[in-house]
Amino acid sequence: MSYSIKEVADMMGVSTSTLRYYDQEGLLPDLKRVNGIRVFEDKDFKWLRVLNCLKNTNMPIKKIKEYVELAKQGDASLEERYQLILEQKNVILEQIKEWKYYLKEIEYKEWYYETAIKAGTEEAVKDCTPETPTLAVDRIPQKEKNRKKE
Amino acid sequence: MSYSIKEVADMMGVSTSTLRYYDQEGLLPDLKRVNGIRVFEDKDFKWLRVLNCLKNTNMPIKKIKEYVELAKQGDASLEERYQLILEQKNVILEQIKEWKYYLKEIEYKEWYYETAIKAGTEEAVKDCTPETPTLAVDRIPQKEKNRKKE
DNA sequence: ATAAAAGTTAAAGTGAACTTTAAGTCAAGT
DNA sequence: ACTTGACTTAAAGTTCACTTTAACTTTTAT
Repeated sequence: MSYSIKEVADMMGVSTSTLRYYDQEGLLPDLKRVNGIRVFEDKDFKWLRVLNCLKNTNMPIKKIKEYVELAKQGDASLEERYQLILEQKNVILEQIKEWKYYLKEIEYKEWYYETAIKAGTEEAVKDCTPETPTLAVDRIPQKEKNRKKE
Repeated sequence: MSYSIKEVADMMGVSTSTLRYYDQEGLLPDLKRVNGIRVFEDKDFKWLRVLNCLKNTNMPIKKIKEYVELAKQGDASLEERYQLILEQKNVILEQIKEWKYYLKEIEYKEWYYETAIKAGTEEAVKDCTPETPTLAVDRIPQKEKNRKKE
């Protein structure tokens, strides 16, 4: 089976211009063309699925491109590609950890407002603190990307 | 205790210019000034912690600003603020679900490369598919933000 | 045969979240 | 008193990931 750019865009939940942009950036290797028109085939979906995963877990376009280039080199780059995947797995694990922490934070806020609404005023909870003490700013987990030397 | 912008920046893992930018955007309400110089006090850290949570869970600056404005209105906005927090809790829950899905995907890739490296060639795994079949593109979870009518 | 719909490109534009620059003020140490 | 370093502002610049535009070609439907 073969698919038009519009069909693939709809399947992936992106716009056609986004797919053309990805193609331009070298993120759609070996894409078939008929009279200059892009034709997606079943084999392409295998990669689109990986692309979707990397993209939605914050891997920059440039790094995805690097991965594509490695893949083009064949078996010689297996180890490098493996390392890149391991790195990304770690990114994902760290993210999940972080989001779980923020879930706790927001659940405290949820409790805070429930209590305040019941009481009719924020005064009732104003001096409360989350279980992990509020003032311990150094306990706020910091994203790698945020850390700065300056 | 009071803290300089640099001290706070270091504690939060951001640059001083980022904090000034947040201030400019109205994200640091009631910030004390001495001779025009920003002075952070303990009470500010309570808010900085919430700010940190909202910011790192993808809430746009503009929406955080709305939250700040609601808070300024006092008890009258309790219900609205509660709803905003509930919405954000959902954002977080959805994100965790999504990232857990991508963890499975990447773990398949991890297995894929481990197998290929052992065999010395990708040929050995080329025709394998993850447990959830590769070609079922419609099973790829799509972020709200990605969905388009076009 | 023809009109409309969908495809193409290169290039310019957008929006979010900062970051940098330039010109200046304030505070601390020698 | 003076230099150094941290602070201030407004405004311009940057980066990323698209999105839009304009001019054009190809495909599809009537």
